[in-house]
Amino acid sequence: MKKLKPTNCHECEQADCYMLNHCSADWIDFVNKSKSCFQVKKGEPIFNEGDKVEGVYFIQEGKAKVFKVGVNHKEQIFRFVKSGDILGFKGWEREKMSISASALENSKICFINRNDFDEILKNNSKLTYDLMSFYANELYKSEVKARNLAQMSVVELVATSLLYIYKVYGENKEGYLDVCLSRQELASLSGTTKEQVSKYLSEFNEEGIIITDKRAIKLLSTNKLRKISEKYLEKLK
Amino acid sequence: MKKLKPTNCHECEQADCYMLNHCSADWIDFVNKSKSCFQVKKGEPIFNEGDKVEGVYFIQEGKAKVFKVGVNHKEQIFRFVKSGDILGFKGWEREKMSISASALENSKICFINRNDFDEILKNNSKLTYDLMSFYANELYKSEVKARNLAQMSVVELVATSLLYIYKVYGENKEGYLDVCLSRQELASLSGTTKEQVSKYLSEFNEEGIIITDKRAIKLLSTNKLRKISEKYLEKLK
DNA sequence: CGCAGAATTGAGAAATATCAAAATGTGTGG
DNA sequence: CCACACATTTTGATATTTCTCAATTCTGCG
Repeated sequence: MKKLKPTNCHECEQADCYMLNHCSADWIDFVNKSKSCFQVKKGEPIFNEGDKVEGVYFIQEGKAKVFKVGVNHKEQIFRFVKSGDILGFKGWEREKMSISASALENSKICFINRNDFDEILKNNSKLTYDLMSFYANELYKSEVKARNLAQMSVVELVATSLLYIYKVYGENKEGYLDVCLSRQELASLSGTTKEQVSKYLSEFNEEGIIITDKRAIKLLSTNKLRKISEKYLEKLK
Repeated sequence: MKKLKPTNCHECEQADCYMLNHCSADWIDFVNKSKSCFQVKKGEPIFNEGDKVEGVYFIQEGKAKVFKVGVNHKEQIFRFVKSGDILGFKGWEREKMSISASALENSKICFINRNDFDEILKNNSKLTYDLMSFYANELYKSEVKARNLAQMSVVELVATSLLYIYKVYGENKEGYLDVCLSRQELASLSGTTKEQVSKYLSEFNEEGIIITDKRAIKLLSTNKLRKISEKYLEKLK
């Protein structure tokens, strides 16, 4: 994680930036003075579970995974983030970071320290309100995820993961999912093992639902995937 | 769900009430005029997944479970709530309730409609800030739960559930967990089946870790339970 | 007392994880 | 640009865990 000369927020072309979109203009000045910027190489950590809570992070440019470590160092991926997203903030109740994040590709990270961010929150009720809505919504997603992990079969989970990746990162010009993930990372997202992921990807491949080319994956039929992923909903009668 | 004559907030003896503890005094007047109160009998729903989002609920007195419905109508319990707790609010982004709640014992419920609650939020930045922290924290808990469901074995999950119930509801004068739950409800909390719960409770019973007496459960050794529940953490090396 | 739903228990079935071997892919230094 | 070493992926066989089913016993309630 190499320190960079901070970009000027007012000139930043990151249209989706959470702060730019939720702060009044005069407070962007404050952000601009306060923030620091970092360069993170693919695979490198942005922060780790257990680190002291220092502040809040934003993806200026790039992609990252947010995860927790569990049994046998097996990770559980909760969320993929992309340019403009906020990460690493869960209120100030806990002293230590409850999750880890690391870069999925070379990325630029903005950072605002704890005191400054709290100052911004206390003076931007709209931001606080929006963040409240954001977390309420993240909680909703997390609950859906928890139920899925508890009740879905492994095929359903793998199909759900592919659709999730598509939703977050979309596809590149060749039509492949626009992110490079190992089988292990797909497994960590799905809550299963890399071998199971490999088997079901092969199966989907044979059935013409996806095409795999090394780590690249092209979804040929999101409809069929959705059917697999929601198969369990039909069982509701 | 029978409508009741609303209690006067200023005279309410519910010391843990979320609103009383997070609103300025003059806005409690507003709450007092706005809210309605209901009586819910044990087992009855408070609201259901899919219902139109009408407002926010609080437990004035009693206990309830918050859950989602999944495969084969099997429920997944996320959270137990008690007197003073807020429930049923996840921001206004979705039109419909994303979860269900029903009473675990006869309870009194307070309700504030959507518009009024939003009015309160917009005028009580402290409440909004605290709610933001609350949801950030609930998200943290939900992530721990999701990881547990994905990675823990069934014994570990059952032990974890018992500790969770103890943490929320504590014990009655006889030392039993102060709530009455079916094996199915324990299973829905643990993400497994009623038969598995039954088997592991018998096992814990034989090992002297708990005593079961019909639906009543007394924890004899929270330490041993914690060891079982955190066994997987040791595997971290 | 008797009935209906809940809980217990054991046995068998199904799903998933683990292990291992072969194949494939990746990066590095010559 | 190639060759070698190392890591990842694939695939099949096996082991383990968990679920399902069914028979039996309990429990609560009219």
